[in-house]
Amino acid sequence: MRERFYKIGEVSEMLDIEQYTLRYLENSLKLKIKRDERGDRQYSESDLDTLKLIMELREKGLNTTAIKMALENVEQVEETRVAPVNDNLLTTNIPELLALAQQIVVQNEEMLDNNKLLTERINRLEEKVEKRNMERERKIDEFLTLWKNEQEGKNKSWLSKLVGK
Amino acid sequence: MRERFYKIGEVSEMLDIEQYTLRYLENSLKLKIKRDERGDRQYSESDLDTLKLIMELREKGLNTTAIKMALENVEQVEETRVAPVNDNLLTTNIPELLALAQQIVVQNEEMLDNNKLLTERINRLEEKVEKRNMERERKIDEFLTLWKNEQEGKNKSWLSKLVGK
DNA sequence: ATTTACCTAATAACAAGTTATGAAGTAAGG
DNA sequence: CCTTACTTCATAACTTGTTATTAGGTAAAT
Repeated sequence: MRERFYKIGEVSEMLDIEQYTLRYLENSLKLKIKRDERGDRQYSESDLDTLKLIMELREKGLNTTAIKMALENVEQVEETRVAPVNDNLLTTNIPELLALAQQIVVQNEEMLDNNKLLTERINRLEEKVEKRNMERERKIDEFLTLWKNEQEGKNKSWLSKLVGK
Repeated sequence: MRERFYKIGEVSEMLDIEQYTLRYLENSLKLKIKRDERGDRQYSESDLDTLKLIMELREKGLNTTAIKMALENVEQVEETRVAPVNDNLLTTNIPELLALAQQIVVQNEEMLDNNKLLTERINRLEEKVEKRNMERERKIDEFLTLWKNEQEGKNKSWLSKLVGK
């Protein structure tokens, strides 16, 4: 399964960050974003996570240089993930944990957003179903009532008049 | 042996920091500097160390908020006496790690609750739809029965005309 | 052939953090 | 009494980081 990449326009849409801001962050934070044959930026999922993290740290009021430091930590964590993990608790790096925790927070926020979306969808769905069922039932009931009346002999019900003859 | 304190003029001289800058740092970084009976600032040795550290971090380009974080770190580390103070001031942040962990727990609980609610709602929704369908089927059956009767007898009912032959 | 979406680079415009200055007040000491 | 060294508070002046705009250019799709 090939990794998916996003163009800067998509990223801008998804993360609600202006395109020039994305370019600015790339320069100021020295992010290395892939380019395709034509030179267009290709953002990977990992890049998206990084950007989310960056925005969070920004909201916290962290400086560009501070964010740079934090990112270095995250990179280290991901590098060491490849290597066999035989370190016990004593040798475990706190920065590693911190970076991981930050990632988890980002992921969780994403999940929370997802949850919210699901809730909205269910709301709409419930409303829809309710409305539709009511309507259908109403129509059938109406029809049946009229039909029954008709059956009982009333030839001149308003419906038959209305329908014509 | 009583601790020695320095007045702002002395500190300014020793560390080559303007007095107004010292006051500014106290405010922006929320340092708690002792005051004497008259309200004059009294800088302790520890305060001097802190100030030196602050200037270093500043030179590195760290933000006020980043420095604030770093300072909290130092405090915590000195309190817990767990680890020697290394140069990873920004990231060796046990309190922050704990705070993050708590945040994660809260988020996860929220998500779990939400998930449970969503599941219940979906269950109810499905049940409802099922029930409605049953009901509708019943009514249609009823209708069909009547329709059959109609077909077998009265050829000129308004319904048959309406439906079209 | 025109629109769309991307690129770079320069620069304007704005916001915020910081440095610096000044006014007005208090207490200690020569 | 006058100077010195503090205090607070307000504000001016400057610096910097960031946002936003513009111009000029390429490639692909309509």
